[in-house]
Order: sequence, then structure tokens, then C-alpha cells
Amino acid sequence: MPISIKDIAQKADVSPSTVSRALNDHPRISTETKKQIQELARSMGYVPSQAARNLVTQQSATIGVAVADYLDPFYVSLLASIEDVALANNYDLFVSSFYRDRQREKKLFDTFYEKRLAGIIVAGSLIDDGYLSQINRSIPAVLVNCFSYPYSVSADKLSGVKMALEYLIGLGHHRIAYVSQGVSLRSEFLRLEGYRLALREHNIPIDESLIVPGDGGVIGGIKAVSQLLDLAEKPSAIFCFNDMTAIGVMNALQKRGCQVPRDCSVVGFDGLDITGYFHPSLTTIRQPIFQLGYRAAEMLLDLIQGASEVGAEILEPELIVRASTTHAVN
Amino acid sequence: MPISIKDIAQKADVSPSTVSRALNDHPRISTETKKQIQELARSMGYVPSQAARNLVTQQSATIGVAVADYLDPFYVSLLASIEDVALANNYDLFVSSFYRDRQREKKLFDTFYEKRLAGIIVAGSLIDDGYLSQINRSIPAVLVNCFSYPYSVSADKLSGVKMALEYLIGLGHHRIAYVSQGVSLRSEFLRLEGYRLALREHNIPIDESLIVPGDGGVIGGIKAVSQLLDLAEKPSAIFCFNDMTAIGVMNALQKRGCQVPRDCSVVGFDGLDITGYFHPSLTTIRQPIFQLGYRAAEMLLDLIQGASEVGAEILEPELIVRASTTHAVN
DNA sequence: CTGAAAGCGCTTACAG
DNA sequence: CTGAAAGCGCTTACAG
Repeated sequence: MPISIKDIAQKADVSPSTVSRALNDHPRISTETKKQIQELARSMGYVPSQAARNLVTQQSATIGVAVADYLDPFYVSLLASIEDVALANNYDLFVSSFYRDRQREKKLFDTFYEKRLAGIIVAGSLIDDGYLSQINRSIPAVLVNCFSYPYSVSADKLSGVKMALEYLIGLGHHRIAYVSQGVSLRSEFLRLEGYRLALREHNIPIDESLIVPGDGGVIGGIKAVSQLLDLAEKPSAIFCFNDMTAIGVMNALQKRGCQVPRDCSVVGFDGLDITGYFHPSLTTIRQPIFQLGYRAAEMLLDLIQGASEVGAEILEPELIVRASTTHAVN
Repeated sequence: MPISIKDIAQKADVSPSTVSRALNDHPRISTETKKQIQELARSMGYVPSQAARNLVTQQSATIGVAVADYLDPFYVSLLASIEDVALANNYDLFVSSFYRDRQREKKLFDTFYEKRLAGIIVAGSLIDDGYLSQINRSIPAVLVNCFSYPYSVSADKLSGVKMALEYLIGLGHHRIAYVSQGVSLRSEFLRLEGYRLALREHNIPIDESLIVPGDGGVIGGIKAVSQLLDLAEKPSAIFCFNDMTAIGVMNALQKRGCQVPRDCSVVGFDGLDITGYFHPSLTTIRQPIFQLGYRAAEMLLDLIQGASEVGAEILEPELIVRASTTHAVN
């Protein structure tokens, strides 16, 4: 049985109210008794009950974070930056992954609500706008990479994809494949849009057989390659939905005896640290992951503290040229 | 203001007790009113307050998980398997990383206790046995890879290291370097012990200059390599504390023009999926990560449900031979 | 099968 | 500056 405020009060011969005030650094309390009680509490090994506190204050000092998949390092890095801000502001984090599953994502909101969390951050949501707009009624929420949501912070996907494509086109590539996520979400839509736009602007005809589905992970990238290498006219470069996909793509190419970048250039998307250590190191579009998480947390904190409008921020991605890309031979 | 059990009671014209019973599937309640109330609750969008429930029942249905570093995929995979078990048993997870920092790890225990969590799992603890033994007084705890703790599940490090070393020795390697974690914890001690033991058994003299410190991550591996390549007599194989270290080691070797495995073999430890996609793919000792997490969660659940003894389990690792190792040329 | 009552451990107006 | 009291939203013996 944990010791309570009452136990301390009894031992200190004061009322529980006084103990509570001492422990919470309330102004209306004599410095002396405050110190005494704090000391006593420590010596008794007192640890407050969050449940009791949350119940009476009708709020909790924990922030919920739902991410699409924490087996993807992108989300883990995001988490780390959110955690930085949260901890610095005395919030803790309740983290959960919905493993790219809509049903699990929806269930998470119930869990968050049962905990009466102070606010939530969702990254990689699979739920459409209609549902998302409901969230906000009860708990402040900030979305990452879902810029249609009023409170959100996103990387400019369209611009990122165009950077990648223009870079490849500049290297002389004309047959550029795209390995998608395989699920029609906005993040997918934007990349595809950017892909088509960039090609069109450079008068490169769009060959639909070069657009193959992945699954957002390594396996999807591997499967996509076997499809692409069976094509009569193979691609000279492959642009991937994200870095995990690109890892699979590079691996599969190398397994099939196709040298990267000599025989085929590969470009990823995300800018995961780990891709810098691959051989060859991966050329990729870096999302400002740290900033994304940092701002999301800051905006959420503002919202929690009563700000009525925090807006939707869009951050610029960046092209990181490494060793997985080179000129087209022709 | 969220709606409460009282609101439902009023609308249904019954007492709050009845509502509580209906919602909790209590046996002593008529099937009809139960259904009615459940239906009503749903239609009113009722979501129970965990704080209130936890306060009155004096426990919570959430399990705390503390991991050393969730930027290391090892811990993320572990988390995923723990989550499987927890969710299947209607527990949710409160996860936190202490980023290989003792102080942060200690603070976590306070947080766990404030939440009156049902139990905790710690992986990669930096705290010594003395402190660990205190944890158990208040909250059931299971440790992962800390087999001196009474309730724990660990991979047999010593045996794993010997497998790796014997494999390399079998390939004809005599100058085998070891890149450590750089912190003297049991997990480090065991690896070093296994390293020395294996060499001694095969009458290979131990050259202390071949034992260099890493940091458990990629950067440490990179730094270690520059130290090793400056040696007059270079190693022909490098055994690494873990896979992340090995990734750094491979990268640094390749950067210095040293081909893996032709010029130097590399062996990791952990068996992370991602290392199978590197080029060359990494030979490594696979810890049974899934089993580790799965059993830890099961044991904790047993403990929570009153089991007095769950013991300390030790699981066997496995050598995965891939492409980063080959015969010594001599 | 159902209700009234007590209580979980806190916080916070309200008096003094 | 301090205390007595009420109440947060539930659960659960105790009666009936």
C-alpha cells in the first residue's frame, strides 16, 4: 500500500491540505513548514498518485503520440524530438503505433480519451479528414504530415518529390521508375502528383508500367524491383516512396547483379541517418524530422495552454546527394 | 466536459451502481437492462475515466516498459513483441527510453510509480543489482538481458560470443579485434569474457590493442575502426558489441578502402532485420528478440496475477552466417 | 437483481 | 498561513 498525503499529514501533525500545498509549492504557505513537509515526504518515500491528481484536476500531464509504424526509424526519430519538448515541459508521453492499420488507429483514440490525455500528436494517419475533424472536439490534436488538418506540421512532399525528379532528370535519366506505398493516402497522392508533374514539365512521357506498388517497407521495395527488372525496357533510375523502400530496392538490385548506381540510380525519401551508412550511401530527400516533431510538440503545448489557433505549418525538405545516384549512360 | 456514469444513470433512470455493473459485465444484473444501458452508453459516446477507475481499484491496466535506447532497432522490435502480449491481455503500454543514461533511467521508476503501473519491463538497464532489487518491492518487474535479476529473460551472451569467435577462428582468423560498448556493464563484461575465453581455448594470444571501445552505436563503430586501422598489425576480422556498432565498422572500413569481407571480416551481435539488407549482408549472432519480449511480457503478467516465482530464463542465440565474413588469407 | 453509501487520494474554493 | 469540507468519477461491499 503506497503512502498517501494523509500519512504525511498525520506524521507532521498538519492537515492534508497543508501537505498538498507544500508539495505543490503553493504560495500561501510558510517557508518553514513547506520545507519540513517536503523533507518528510521524501524521507517517507512518498510518490503522488497521478490517478487521484488527474481525477480531481480533470486533466493529465501526458501527451499521446500515435505513429503509423515504429519499426520505421522515421517515426522513432520523430518520437525522440517530441519527447524532448514534452519532457522539458513536464509532460510525459504515451506512445503507440497502429502499424499502418486503420482499425488500430481508431481504437487508439478511445484509449487516449480514456486516459483523458492533455493532447495528442498523430503521425502518418490513415484516417480521412472527416474523422480527423472529430478528434479535436475533445482533445487538442496536432497532425504530422497531414496538412489539410487545421493544426498540423508537414514537410512539403510535392516540392521534395520534384527536387528528386529534377535532380535525376538533370543527370540525364528518362526512364525513372516510382515505387509507391501501395495505399492511396494523401502522402502517396502527393508523391505521385509530383512525379507526374516533374516528368511532364520536362516533356518526358509517363510510362505507367514504371509505376509499381511497394508497401512502405523493405519487402515492398524488393518485390517492386523484380517487377521492374522484368520489364522489356528497364528503368535507369528508381525513385522510392521512402527510405525503407529504397533499402529494399537497392538490396534487390544488387542481388540481381545490377550495380547501384552504375546500372541503376536509386533515390529515397525521408533522410534516415541509417541510409548514410549503406553501401552505396543513399541519395535521398531529407524531411526535417527533428523540426517536424519539435514544432508539433510546441504547437500542441500552445493548444493545451489555450491558444485558439496554431495553424498549419509546412517545412521544406532538402535533397541529400550521396552515392546511389549517377549520370545516365546512353 | 466528458459524460459520466451519472449522466447515463439519470437518463436510464437507474442508479450509477447499476450502470457500472452493466458496463463491467457484472453477473448480478438482468440481461435486458444490461443491454439497454450498454446501448445507451454507446449512443451517448461514453468513454470511462481511467483515472477514476484506477483510483478506486488501486491499480492500472498499463504496463511500463523502459528501454535503453529506442533509436536502436533492437529495442523497438522488443517493444513490438511485448506490445503483442500486452494488448492481447487488455493491457496497454507506457513506453519510455532512457537513452543509455542512468539518471534518466532512475527517474523513469518514479514516473512508473506515479502512474501506479501494473508492472514494468526494463531492457538494457544501466542500474546495478542493488538498486534493481528495490524495484520489486512496489511493482512487479521483469528484466530483459539482466539475468542476475530474479525475474528475467536473457539471451545467453557468453555462448553467443563464443559461437561468433569460434566461427571466425574456424575460418582461420587469428587477429580478431573486438569493438566494445565502452561502458562496463554486465552485457559488456560477458562479451569480453567470451572473447577472451574463446581465444584462450584456441591458444590464440590476447592482444589488448585489438580491444577498442565503441559506444553501442554507429559512431562508436566508425571511431573504433580508425583506431584499428592505425595498428601496425591490422586485424583480419572484427567482432562487434552489437549490430549498430557493426554497421559503423563496415561503413568505416569501406570508406578507408578496406573491402568487407575480402580484407576484413565483420561480425555483429543482435540479428537486426536491417543488417540483412546491407551490402555485404552482415554475419551476426541473432538474439531471439521476439521470444525475449514475448516471454518477458508473459512472465510479468504471471507476476501481476500473483505468481510468486517466475524465475530467470535464458534463451539461446544463433549464428547467422551471411556475406560479411570469409576465410582468412594468410 | 438493484440502490444508497462509503471511499480511492488528491485539490481547491471557502472560512477563519 | 492553515483547516474542514466538498468533490473529481468510478467500484464494491452491504442491505434489501
